[in-house]
Amino acid sequence: MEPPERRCLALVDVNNCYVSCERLMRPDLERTPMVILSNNDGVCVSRSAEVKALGSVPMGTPWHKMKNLARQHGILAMSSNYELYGDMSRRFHGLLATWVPPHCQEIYSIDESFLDFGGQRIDRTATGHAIKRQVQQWLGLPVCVGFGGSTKTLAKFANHVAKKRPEWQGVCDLTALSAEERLALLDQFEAKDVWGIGRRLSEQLKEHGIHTAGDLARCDPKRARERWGVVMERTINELNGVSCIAWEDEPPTKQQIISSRSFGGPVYTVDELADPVRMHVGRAAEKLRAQGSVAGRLGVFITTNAFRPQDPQYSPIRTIRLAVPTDDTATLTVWAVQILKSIFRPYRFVKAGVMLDDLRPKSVMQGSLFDALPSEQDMKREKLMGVMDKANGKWGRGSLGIGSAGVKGERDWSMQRGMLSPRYTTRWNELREIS
DNA sequence: TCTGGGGTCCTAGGACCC
DNA sequence: TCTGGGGTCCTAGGACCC
Repeated sequence: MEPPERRCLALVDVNNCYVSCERLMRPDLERTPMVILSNNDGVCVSRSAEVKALGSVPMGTPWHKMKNLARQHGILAMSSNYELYGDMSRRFHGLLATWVPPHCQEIYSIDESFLDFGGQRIDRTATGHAIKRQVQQWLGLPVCVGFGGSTKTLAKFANHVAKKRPEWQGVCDLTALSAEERLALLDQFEAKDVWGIGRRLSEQLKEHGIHTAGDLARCDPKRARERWGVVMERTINELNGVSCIAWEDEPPTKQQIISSRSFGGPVYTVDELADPVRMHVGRAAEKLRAQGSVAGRLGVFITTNAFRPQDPQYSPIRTIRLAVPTDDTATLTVWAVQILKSIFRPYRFVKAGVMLDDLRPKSVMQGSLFDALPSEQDMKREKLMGVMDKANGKWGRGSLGIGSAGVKGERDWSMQRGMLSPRYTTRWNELREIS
């Protein structure tokens, strides 16, 4: 085995991604305090700098709880427009790909990529600014760049510094610092600012006198493992430049596929629940086929509203093992409806979902001895699935489905998106007009 | 009245087998 | 009366991330 090449990892991400995407199409909103809401206009998932500056609207704030504040400060709320964000995301990651050799980009999320500049002789700070400038000029999106050196956790931290400290002007190169300087910088941030340290862990760390990211970096990883487990050990090592989190330039095939969504309004009957369950089976199976897998297990869940403690609560989930793993929407739909009927009781439901588990590559699927060869019916279904996936890709999700799964139109369970912007970049008839 | 959706990894405990 | 121990598989739940 050859020793791994030395890495120099950077993390590039879009500032206030969804808000920035909306402003692209509405430059007049550049200084308007605004938030983007989740599905069903439920909670706040992206905030503009003006809203963050208020300090009273944390990520995930329910929209109905901030309406007064919004009126008071003139905060504009918009429904999320994932077609727009997905399209801008593709352009963003595509542009970043041109900065590094093949296999040196890892797309980490809709608005973040790790780039590996190891082996390239570059002026990092200058390169960071050049990337920032180019993404701004070509796509109109503001980004920050953090160079962390050998580990992803340090790249994440560098990016965090670039975002939070204006004096770095959006680009932070930790590799230019000595070990002491780096620790001093880590000491200026809380442990919970470190990637992988959430609310619970940071509380526990505080009880042990570990307050800053620097405190955490100075912990003994072995002892931390005894107390908190292997994840904490890795985080501490990564903060000290010891790489423990693998590089994954190819998206790994998913081990689980979930499709679920809250309803626009409450649903009471099994017939009403069957519609969204069929739709979720369709969506999940489509994702399954897209990655060339079959599922060995299928689960269905329905939930009542946990935010109404005065209501009787009932949120069952049932999973079954499929005798023959499959990617066939019709087969999965039949089973899913069976499961739904078996768990249904009369309650006030607000959400339903479907889960595909125990995924494996279709190519190596082992049928039972006697159906090793696909039957004529199997072949017909394959063809039908292909036609369905193409149609849904072309005309939009839900154009074609099983039973009434895909019927568009307003139902109690359909999503609320009262403040949706047009699909400027992916629909000709919704293009932005310039007058 | 109104509180997102989709993932990952790890751990603990029970069932079962030899 | 004594009542093993290792391995595997499965499930549930906790914690984190965007």
